[in-house]
Amino acid sequence: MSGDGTVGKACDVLDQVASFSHPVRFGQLLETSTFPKATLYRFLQTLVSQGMLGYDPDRQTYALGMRLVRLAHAAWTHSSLAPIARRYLDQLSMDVGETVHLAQMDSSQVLYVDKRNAAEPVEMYSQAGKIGPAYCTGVGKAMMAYLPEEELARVIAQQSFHRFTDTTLTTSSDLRAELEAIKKRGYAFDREEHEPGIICIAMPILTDRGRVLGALSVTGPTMRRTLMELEALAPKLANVATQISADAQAWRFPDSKQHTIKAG
Amino acid sequence: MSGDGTVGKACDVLDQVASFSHPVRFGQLLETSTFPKATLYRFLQTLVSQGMLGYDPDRQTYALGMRLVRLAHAAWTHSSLAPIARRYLDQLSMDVGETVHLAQMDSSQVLYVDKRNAAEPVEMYSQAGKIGPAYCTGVGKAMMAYLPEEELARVIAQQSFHRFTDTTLTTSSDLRAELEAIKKRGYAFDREEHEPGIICIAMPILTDRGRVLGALSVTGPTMRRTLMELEALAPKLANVATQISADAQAWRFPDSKQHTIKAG
DNA sequence: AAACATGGTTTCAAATAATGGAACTAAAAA
DNA sequence: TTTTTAGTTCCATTATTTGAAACCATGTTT
Repeated sequence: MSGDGTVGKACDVLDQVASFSHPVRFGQLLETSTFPKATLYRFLQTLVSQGMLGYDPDRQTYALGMRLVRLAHAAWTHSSLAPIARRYLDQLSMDVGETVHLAQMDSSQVLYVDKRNAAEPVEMYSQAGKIGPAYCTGVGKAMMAYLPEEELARVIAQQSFHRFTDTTLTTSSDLRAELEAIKKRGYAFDREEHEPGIICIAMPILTDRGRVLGALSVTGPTMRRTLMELEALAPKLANVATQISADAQAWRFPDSKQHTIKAG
Repeated sequence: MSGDGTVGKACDVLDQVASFSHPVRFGQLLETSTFPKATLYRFLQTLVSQGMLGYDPDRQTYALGMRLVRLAHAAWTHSSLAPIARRYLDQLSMDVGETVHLAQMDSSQVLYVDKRNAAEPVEMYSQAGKIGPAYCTGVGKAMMAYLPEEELARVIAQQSFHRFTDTTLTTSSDLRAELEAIKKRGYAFDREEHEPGIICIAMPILTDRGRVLGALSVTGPTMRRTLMELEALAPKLANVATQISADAQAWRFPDSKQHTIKAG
């Protein structure tokens, strides 16, 4: 995969364990691993000892560790947009009565960091942390449209371009054209590109300098909503995005720059 | 701190970043770090490149990365007790009308993996992933009581024994005595040891072989509940704990192609 | 403008840790 | 029992990490 030295390899092992949807035995990992037996074994030992993995001695299985949950809690609390955006999402979902998503980029995928579901008041933790493809979701395209070229190239190269529906964009040139259109328009649509019957409008969340922070979207079923109806929400979404961005940029250093005492 | 090689050190850096409650600059990390400048710098580079940390180029700050959230989602979904225990917790919280916690051990601390709040129906993700001390919480003591001696010694050695209230246990011998009592009784109390006015009853969740999986608790304010009232819930809690344990042990290999002769 | 900080980044030989083939052990199957 | 499979340990070789010091870029003082 990536490969920055030992740490990168250890991260690969974590991903590999995560790729199974249940606790795994050493042998199963070995089968799919590029590492030789002893090396993989040592990584597992280390990661277990660090709490990044858990080990069930009864069943001799490895699983992702609770230390990750702890770290992720911190990550979510003070480095995702979720806590900042919270009240705005509440408001927005009340207003529009449809599902609202808040997403950020995670390498080349979309990571949903928060969500408001129309039906149930608030859903489970399991929602935050879910990932999705970038090239065929509203939030994904909204964010990609504003990435600097260098990064965009990297991201596009990582897309699978799997055809989910007959409107899915399946080539990088189609996607690039779409991103241009999005940049002109200021926001993105999902025209049933990921799931049939599901459309959405997505608004990027940008810093003053135009850097991508995340995106938010309103999703609806085609049965209940048209693309035009969703587009009518654009000004409202833009407004929310601006507010979130402003808060995010103000939020950072409540303790103004205190001068450090020099000790030499 | 810990120190299994390079990976351990990288994990330390993650913890260090997490220890700040906002994005941090290189200099601030360096001040509190044991690593020399260049070493710390390289770790940060690597971790950012891996998505375990995020870097804000505008403000030149580091924060925990979204990859952690993604991994934690997987961890929570298929290696914590939370998805298994979900419906039982729902039921239990309806029954008793007080706050219910589900916790597991994370190194020497208590990690709350799920929660039902009496007031609000379901709370946010931000609740799952919170940590607490082991020596002065009901769930912490319930789990410790059933740890094998070797591990228990390690865990006890890590406790701070900070006095939060005048009932807090502040020595390891007091704690050990309490753990003995818990083992006899089968469940634990928190007698306002962590917060004044807050009491709880906690039940360990054990495998058939007696290994600790986690613990669950019912918490109440002394204004509204007495310890006796909570103790009356013990049979109900024991029952829930047994069910969760059974599910957890059955759950594991739905797809086991290897036909095992003996269960476990 | 020049000199000086401050905060961040790069270099490179020495020190250290990771590597992985092979040998080993435990437990299950024949 | 013997054989097979799965997991664990060893250790000489190899590759990576280390960190003092030099460097650079930006902002601040004289």
